[in-house]
Amino acid sequence: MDFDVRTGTGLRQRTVESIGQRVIDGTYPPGHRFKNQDDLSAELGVSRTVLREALGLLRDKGLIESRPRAGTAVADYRSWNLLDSDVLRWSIASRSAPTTLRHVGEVRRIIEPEAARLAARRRSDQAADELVGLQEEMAAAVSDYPRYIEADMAFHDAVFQAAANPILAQMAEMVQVALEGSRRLTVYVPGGPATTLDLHARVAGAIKDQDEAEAARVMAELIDVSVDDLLRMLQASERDGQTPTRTSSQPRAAAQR
Amino acid sequence: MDFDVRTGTGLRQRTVESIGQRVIDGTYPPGHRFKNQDDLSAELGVSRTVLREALGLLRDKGLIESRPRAGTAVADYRSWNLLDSDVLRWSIASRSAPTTLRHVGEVRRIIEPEAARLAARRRSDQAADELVGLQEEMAAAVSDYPRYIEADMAFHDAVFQAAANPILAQMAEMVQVALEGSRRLTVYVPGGPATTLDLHARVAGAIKDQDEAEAARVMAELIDVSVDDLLRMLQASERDGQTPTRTSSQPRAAAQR
DNA sequence: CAATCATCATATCATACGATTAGTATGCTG
DNA sequence: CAGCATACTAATCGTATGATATGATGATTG
Repeated sequence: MDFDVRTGTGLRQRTVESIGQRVIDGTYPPGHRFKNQDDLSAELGVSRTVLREALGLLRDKGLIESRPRAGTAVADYRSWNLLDSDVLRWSIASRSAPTTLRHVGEVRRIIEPEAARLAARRRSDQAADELVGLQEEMAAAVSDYPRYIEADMAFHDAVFQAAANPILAQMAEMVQVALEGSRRLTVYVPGGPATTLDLHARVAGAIKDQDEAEAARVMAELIDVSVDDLLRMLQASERDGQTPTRTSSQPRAAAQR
Repeated sequence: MDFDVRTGTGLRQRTVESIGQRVIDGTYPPGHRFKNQDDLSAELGVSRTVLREALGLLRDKGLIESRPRAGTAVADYRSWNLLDSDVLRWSIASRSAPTTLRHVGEVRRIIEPEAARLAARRRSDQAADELVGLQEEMAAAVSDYPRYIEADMAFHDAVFQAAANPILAQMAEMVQVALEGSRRLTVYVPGGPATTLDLHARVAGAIKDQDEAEAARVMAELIDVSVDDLLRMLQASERDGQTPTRTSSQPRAAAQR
């Protein structure tokens, strides 16, 4: 009578998605007590086995807590593991996307310039070439939004990888999720990304030249511009009241081509 | 004939620990194929249900992959989710602890000064007082290593919380795990921590005074000193060849008591 | 008021069946 | 005969279900 997750691939994963989304978007607010596993699995149309494995994952992500007799309840917001890719993705897909993306932007502003600095210090020749190539790919794909974003994601990922710190590198995933989520939330503005193309090129160049200070400085500027742009686009989307589709849109003030 | 996890609290969690540890420490190297779930559950002495729930968690942490017919295998190192608290803890408990702690130190050096800067900008009066109080607790506990570390952990956590960015705040957990792990790996040197006590006090003061630049500057120095100290202690432990116990030890060059 | 116990929900177990795919066998083709 | 595409099979994970064990909560009772 509520919803049904029997579609797509991977019953457990879909159950995790189904419940996780609803926790994040507030359908099940912190403190909410789920019905017992027998009833809940029946409602979801999955077996207890699947439900239990899903709940186990959600608990590991800090979204829920469960104890015998007490049942399963949505955990306090502070225990949510916002670094988890799924949790972050759900958060960016929820109503709180602007806030979440602002927080991610703040973290990116802290991390990525220093990642670029380390990359400039430690990059292999191969990594330097890859960065230059990815920037060129971005330039080539400037009129193909999904492909552009994909190259953008790959570029930032490559910077993290070049920094040669595996823990730092894991944070690339957070950036990936944020960029992918941003793409889904915003409409494409032809020529819009052009402003950051040059900055990307300068980051790649600084890393190739092993100019640590320059790499950090330009990456900081790049993040500033990107996050500002994103938040502006989100505001615009909210004004229009439209949930943006992936279609193109009216070009505004054409930037510098 | 191998091992048995039937002791302690929470069979699934213990199964996760048992397998996760062994993956991280290389007992099961990347590419290793586990036997099928029937045999593996029998070997572990748990039901297949429990084993499957444990494997599900480990897969979510990026440690393993499993597909029908192909079985379950240890995933490539690059897909390990090093930001996961469990994975990080296992890594610090493994032979690669020095490397891991060096990487964590590098990330802390990037993040914590900026967290302190944000904390200075946004701290509530209550948070400022808490920080000062925690520093005093550290000073009072300087001769009680576990209590000292606990206060240290609480101090750094409070800085993250005061920074008022929930995603950044999640990274406090990484610091907690690193500090707790460090405590287990090092022997206590009376008076050793004294050098950083003053730095902690100055960080708390700068945040209280809302002096952003000073907070960031001193926190950077604090991390530098702490990480250097830690790595030196680890080297010393390795030289001694002893797995350090939590007992006290021979005081070396008594610091500035 | 404290100790005890009934109850309920999760935790664990055992078993059966279904879905998927790696690996092998087979047959076709150049 | 070698090479490659294809079909098949069986091993393994995936899912489902009923039963039992364990632990926590709150009511009951002396």
